[in-house]
Amino acid sequence: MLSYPQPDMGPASLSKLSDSLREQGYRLTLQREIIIEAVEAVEGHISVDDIYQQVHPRFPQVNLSTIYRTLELLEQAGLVGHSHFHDGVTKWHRAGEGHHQHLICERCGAESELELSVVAPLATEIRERYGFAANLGHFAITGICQSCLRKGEQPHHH
Amino acid sequence: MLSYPQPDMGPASLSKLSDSLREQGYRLTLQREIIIEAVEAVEGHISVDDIYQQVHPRFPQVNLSTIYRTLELLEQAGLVGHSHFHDGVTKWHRAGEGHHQHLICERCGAESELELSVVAPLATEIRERYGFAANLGHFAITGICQSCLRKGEQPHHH
DNA sequence: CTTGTTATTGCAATCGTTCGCAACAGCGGC
DNA sequence: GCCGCTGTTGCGAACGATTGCAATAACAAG
Repeated sequence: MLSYPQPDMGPASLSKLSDSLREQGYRLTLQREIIIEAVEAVEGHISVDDIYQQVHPRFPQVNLSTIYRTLELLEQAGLVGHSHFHDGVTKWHRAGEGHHQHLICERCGAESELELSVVAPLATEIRERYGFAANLGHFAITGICQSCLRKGEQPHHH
Repeated sequence: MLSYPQPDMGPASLSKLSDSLREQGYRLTLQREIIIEAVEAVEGHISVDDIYQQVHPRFPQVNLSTIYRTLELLEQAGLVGHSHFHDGVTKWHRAGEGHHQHLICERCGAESELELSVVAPLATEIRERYGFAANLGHFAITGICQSCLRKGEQPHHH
């Protein structure tokens, strides 16, 4: 493959994500390590383009589609997840940390996260009143977000 | 504009959605009426392409981008909403209608209703903490119902 | 009805993402 | 080390969705 000098990162420094990939029988390529490193370096969310911007200076030849494919692979392996944000940008984040809950705006499509602790009391209540074990990890709450509420006070025209 | 004969639909038959649009100060064009008609004709969800397929035979010149823009307009006007399905397709539906909450069992498919009063505190909490006006009427809560819980004390985890 | 203003449309370019395919490289076997 | 199988990559074309812009039509006013 491309033989650029790798910014020093011996096998010893291989991350958990890399290890998981190998254990699942995938090949560990240079591109994948680079992309994984970028994902791991970030708190919260990161877009494909963010990764590309970060990787490109050091690895001019790493292709965009490889980033897309690697992220998809990591998601299938359960190592990362993604969300769609209001401006249409897709952002990725490390998995783990359990299922987070999303608030999705019906108007602008903005997607934000919701602490599970906010939702947990509802699960308890439903369990007590109906004997129903709710799986709250997998539904989205829709509604109207703060900024659209403000904008929506007076109808907008162009 | 294009002067195709309109498939007979006088002002008297103008829909609620059309009325709402006009009341909000938007112009009522033939294209918008056609698109609105298509949305109203459908129970449940419809994709942009569904609309295009349905409209195109009668209105060869109605442009795809007009459909996109009209749906976006209708959503901002609060008349329709959209969801992203797991296959990536975006689908649209009429907004409004009743606030009903359902509990759906993942095992047996049983569907029961949930008092809104159980859910209301969550809406308040979300409003206070995130400034987000949750529309809890349109999400289903999945999980495992009482009888399946009893039957299946041992069965599957994940 | 005619006119003027301006929102709306059609078109083509564009954006972010996916896909098909030939070239290539990781990894296990020699 | 070298070889070969096959998973992976880079490239470019294609896809759904969006946007800029000039032409056009809706609506109000005369």
